[in-house]
Formats: sequence, C-alpha cells, structure tokens
Amino acid sequence: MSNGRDARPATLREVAEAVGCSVATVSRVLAGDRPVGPDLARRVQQAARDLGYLPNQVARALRSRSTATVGLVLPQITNPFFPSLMREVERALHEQGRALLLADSADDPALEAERVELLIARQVDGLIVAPVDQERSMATLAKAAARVPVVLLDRSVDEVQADAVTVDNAAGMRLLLEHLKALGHSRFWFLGAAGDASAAVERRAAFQDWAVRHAGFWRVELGDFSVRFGQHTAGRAVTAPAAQRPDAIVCANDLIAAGAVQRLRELGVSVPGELAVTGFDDIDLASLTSPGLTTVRQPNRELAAEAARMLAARIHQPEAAARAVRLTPTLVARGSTVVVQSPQGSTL
Amino acid sequence: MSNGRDARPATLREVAEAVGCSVATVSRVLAGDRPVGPDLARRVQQAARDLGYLPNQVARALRSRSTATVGLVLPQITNPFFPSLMREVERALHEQGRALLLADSADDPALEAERVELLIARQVDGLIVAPVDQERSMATLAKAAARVPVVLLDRSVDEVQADAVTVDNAAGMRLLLEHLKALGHSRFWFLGAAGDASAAVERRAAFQDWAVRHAGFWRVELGDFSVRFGQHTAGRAVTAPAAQRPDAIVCANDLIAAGAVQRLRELGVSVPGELAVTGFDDIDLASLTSPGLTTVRQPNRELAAEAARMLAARIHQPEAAARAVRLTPTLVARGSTVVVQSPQGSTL
DNA sequence: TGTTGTGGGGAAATCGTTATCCGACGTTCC
DNA sequence: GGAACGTCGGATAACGATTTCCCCACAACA
Repeated sequence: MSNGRDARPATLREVAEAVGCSVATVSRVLAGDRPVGPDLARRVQQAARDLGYLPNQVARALRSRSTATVGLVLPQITNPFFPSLMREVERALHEQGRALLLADSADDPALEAERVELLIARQVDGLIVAPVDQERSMATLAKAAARVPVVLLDRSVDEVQADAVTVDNAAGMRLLLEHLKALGHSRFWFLGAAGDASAAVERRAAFQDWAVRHAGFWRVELGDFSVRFGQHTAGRAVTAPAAQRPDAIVCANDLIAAGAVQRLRELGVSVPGELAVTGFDDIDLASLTSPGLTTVRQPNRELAAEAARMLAARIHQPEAAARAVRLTPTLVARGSTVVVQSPQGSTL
Repeated sequence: MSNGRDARPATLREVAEAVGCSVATVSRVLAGDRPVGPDLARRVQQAARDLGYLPNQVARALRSRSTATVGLVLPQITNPFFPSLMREVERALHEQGRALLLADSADDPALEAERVELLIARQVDGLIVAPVDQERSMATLAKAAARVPVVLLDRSVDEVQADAVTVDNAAGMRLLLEHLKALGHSRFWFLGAAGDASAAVERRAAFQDWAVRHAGFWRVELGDFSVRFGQHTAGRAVTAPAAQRPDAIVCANDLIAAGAVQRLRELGVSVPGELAVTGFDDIDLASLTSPGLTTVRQPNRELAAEAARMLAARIHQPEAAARAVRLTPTLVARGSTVVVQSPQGSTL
C-alpha cells in the first residue's frame, strides 16, 4: 500500500500534455511574462490546479541562476541576542520572497569558513554574516565576497570590501557610562569579552577611552559573552581588596550582566545600592532579572531590515560601492542602576 | 574595475577541458563512485584545485533528486525554547551533511501552510515541524507528509501519518505536582496556554487530571506562552479573595513562570515562602530569575538528535511504518519552590 | 496585391550535474 | 587462438524549468 509519496509531483510537461500545448506556453502563463490567449491561459491555470502543480524551484534556480535563498551565518545561536536578530532577518527576507539557510559557526573561524563555503556551493544569492573574529574571519569573508554578495551584520571586519550594518557600540557604551557618572559612580570594573569580534573590541575600547578620562578607578576583566563569566567575576569584584573594589560593574553584554546580578544577590550585595550593574543588547532576559538590567538597546529589527535591504540592493546591482550603515542604540534604564518605583510602590 | 564576482565559478566542463578528458571522468574522480586511472585522477584533482572548482549543488540536486536540505518549521522563534532546540537540530543535521532551511510560522496555521508549501517547492529532502495547532495544522501536515518525509518535533498532531518525537508532558507535569505536594502545597492556580498545540493541551490535561484527585483547591487560567501573561495573572492571584488564593502557581512554561515570579517580587510576595511557582522547559532563563525556577527539563539535545535520526531513516526508507518516540523529562528544583542554600550561606 | 508588423504559439537550447550505455583494451581461462 | 570478462574512458541522455529563436496567421498599410 503506497502512501503516494513516490508519485512524483506534476511537472510542467505533464501540465502541457494535459492541456495539449507546449511547455513553453505553460511556463509563460504561470510566469505571466508574455501574453497568452485568454482561453488557453484559462485552461492552463485549470490544469495546473487540477494536477496540483508546484514549480520545482531547483530546476528554476539552475536555469535562471538564482535560488532566491540567502545564507545567514551566526557566531553563537546560544546567545539570545542572535535568535531575535535571526527572527527579524527571516521576516525581512520572507517579505522579499527569499528563504533562509541557517548556519551556526559556533564561534570558530574554521567552522565559519566551512559553512560559508557550503552555502556558496548551494548557490545562495547572498550571505548575511555576523563574523566570528575581526582578524581570523577576514580571509573567509574576502573570498566569499568575491563570489557572492555579502552583508556583514552586527559585527564588521575592516578591509573586507562588503556592505555592513552595525550598531554604534562606542556611543552605546558612552551612554551607559555617562548614566553611571550622573548617578555618582566613579569606580568601574569592566567585564568584557576577549577575542577580536568587532562588537567586543569596540565596547572594550570605548570603555577604556572614557574611563581613562573620567573614572576615579577602573579595571578590565576579560572572559567571554557568558552568564558564567559574569557570575564568577562579580564574585571576585566583591571580595577584592577595598582599594580595588568597584561601585559599578559594566558588562559587555546582558548575559554577563545577568550572571553578575544573580551572583551579587546570592552574596547579599544590594544592587544598585552597593553596586550598580549594566549590560548591553537589551535581550528579553534583561527585563526579567531582578533587579532589571540597565542596558543599551540594539535596534534589532532595523538592523535586520537594513541588512536585508542592503543585500537585495547589492544582488540587484553587484558592482555598486560598498556601504556601511551604523545605527544608534538607546539607553534603557532599569533597576540595576536606578531604584525604580514599582507599580504598587514597593521598592526593592 | 570588476571585483571578479561576475567571473562565474568553474564548471565540471571547464575542468574537463583543462585536463583534456570528458566531464564524466571528472565527475567520477570527484565523486569517487567508480575507479579511474591513478594518473588521470591526479591530473583531475589538480585541475579542479587550480580552477577553484566547487560543485554546483543546485545542478547536482536537480539530477540526483536530493538537495541534502531539510526544512525546519517553528511556531515561534521568540520563545527561547525553540532557538535552543533549533541549535541542536542544526548541529545534528550538519553531521549528516544536510543544510537547514528555516521558517517561522509565527503561531499562525495559515502562515505555517504557506511556509511548508514553499519548502516543499524548494525540494527539501524532508521537513521537521513543530506544529502550531493540533487541529488546524492537520491538513497542512497530512498533505506535506504525502509528498515528503515529515517528522513532528516537540508537538504532535494525531491522525497525521508521520514520525514524531515528543516529550512526555503529562509525566513532567506530574513530577512538578508531586514535588509541590511533598512540600505541603495544596491550593493551585494553573497558568496555561490556550489553543490546541499538543504541548499546551497535554500539560493542561495532566494538571487537571492530577488536581481533581489531589488538590485542595485549583483553578485554571488560560492565556499564551508569554511573560506578560504570567505577570498579569500572578497579580490577579495575589489580589483574589482569600478563598480562591493559591499557595502555588503552576505555569505551562518558563516564560509564564518568569513573569509570575517577577511580578510577585514587585508586589512584595515572598517566593516560595508565601507562594511557590513552577515552570516548564528549563530554558536558560530559568536559572537566572531570582529565585531560580523550579521546572522540568526537556531533553533538548536528545529531542533534536532523535528527530534528525528519524528523518534520515525515513528518507532512506520512505515506506516504513511511522514511529512515535516520547522522551522523559526530569525535574529541576530551584528556589521558586525550595529555599536553597546559596554557596555563601545567605539564603533567598 | 505585396509588404510589414504583431500577437500567439512551438521547438529546442541551456543551466551543471549524474547516470546509463557502449566501445576499446588487456587479461585470463579454456 | 578465441570467448568471456573486468576495467577504464567517452558520448550522451536525462533532471525540470526558462529563454531564445523561429514560424505562422492575421491585420494594417502603401
């Protein structure tokens, strides 16, 4: 008893035979790119419907040299920032009638290279990449950009001739630091991510630039974009000798900050009373820790929409000069720096 | 000045011409499916390397009727449970040498139908779907399963002849309820998701079955799988007349529970002192709220791995009988039900 | 009446592979 | 020495669409 799966779907030719015309005609009716007699057209439509005809996109792609598919390469799907970005990218691409081929480079430049190669072999019309590393992703991206339109998303790589849409990390970091300064904080620990991802580098550099000029005391600790790193290092901040203890912990992203806040609660340190904490990204989680995280919001949707738009433009006009768009993030103040009135008036 | 993008990649034919042999031979060397003389083989390898030959997967797919691509259709990428599942699916598929075409059905059966159709038109070798709705996804899935191998993931749809890998939601719910009962709780509010997604239905039903027999008082509130719903409803639980007030809030997933815990903190209600809260899924967030969420862990990785395995098996043997695998979740007890000793001895 | 468009239609090339068929050559075994 | 066989290689159909080229009929025009 067959379940009908092996009954292969109808082809253009079968529709043509059913109608009694040529495949060219059927194709024209369905594509609508050249006029066809009204009667014949109707019969073709009908036959296509009856046979449940679905155009084979693979064949179409082979002939027309366009798969209507773009590859998205992300460095760590685990980091909640990326799924939300991904969702917006998927939405924007779907509106363009393109599909999304997803690849995770797991923060590994070698894996990233492999994935990019695979996607190109699959003839994607373009690539949207959040590169793993400023340096070690360069070769991969340069090679990729020579074969297919590439848009860098969220993180950039200098010297690669490709469009890029990023967020102004330095401006975001300054927003946070000015906010803290206005609240009277002057002793900072910065919990940053090591490595050469552009977001990590820019946030780090922006912190240092500012701290050198305005901080009473500061110190930089490097780890990765993880909750665990935040937990661990926050513990060390509290037990450090008094001279090195901070009154604010500035984290390179929300995951680190969430870890820090949580550990501080466990240690009975009041946030923000004794120690303020800030994050970066404004992932969903940021409003759910307690206290909520003061952070900087990345304009997620705009980022994705702009990337999709740039990619479409470049696909349409491959030789145009590369553009770089930098969006501005906004400050979101919550309980980790400011004592907020809750709706019912209880503070904590 | 061209950037070389329009210089199309080398084809099999060009490699053949460079070597001075036929395309068939080149194909054979590269595929390794039939012996070729060692000398010729070496020259082909060399030429392929020199020309930077990359096999065109689209052409290959057209001819060999296999794209080595599977579609993953998720109901809401926003829910953090799904990205983590997605990540594991991506990993498992990659190990099989398959790529992942991602689609978000945004909890809308109509959109889901559209996406599935699109993926099938793209000739995916199979589909992994977490259906939106037990009832309204049926037609879509039945039609899809007739054309291409389908595996249902995390949520199932009865009467659809397809493989499925799900988690035993009823068992998970019972774990939580027994846990609460052992702690002395007897008055429950259940914050569940409306709609006919199988996970929602099963958790709801399991709660009721148990509550009817063991609860002193219980009540079911229906909303969606969102933080907002948890916040809102937790507020109502606290202000309800004493006779209807719970001593434990059982939530259908972690997002709802996180919202509930957060609102309760704002209201100054001690958790778990006055009111215990439980979640479901054990997403990353669950350990970061304070207190951490007692919840049930879905065996994410096994779920994904099993789905990938089932799909591969079915692709290889399309006519085999449909299988349904149900994995068992495990209880994770945290501060939202149990007062835990933190490492440093401070409680709460 | 002859010429020239023009709209509607078919035949066939094409995209870049894989798969099938067939021939040539060398070996082995009666 | 001839038949049978295994190995290596080439030529050439597919795969299922799009697209180019060409043809025919019919109308319009001089």
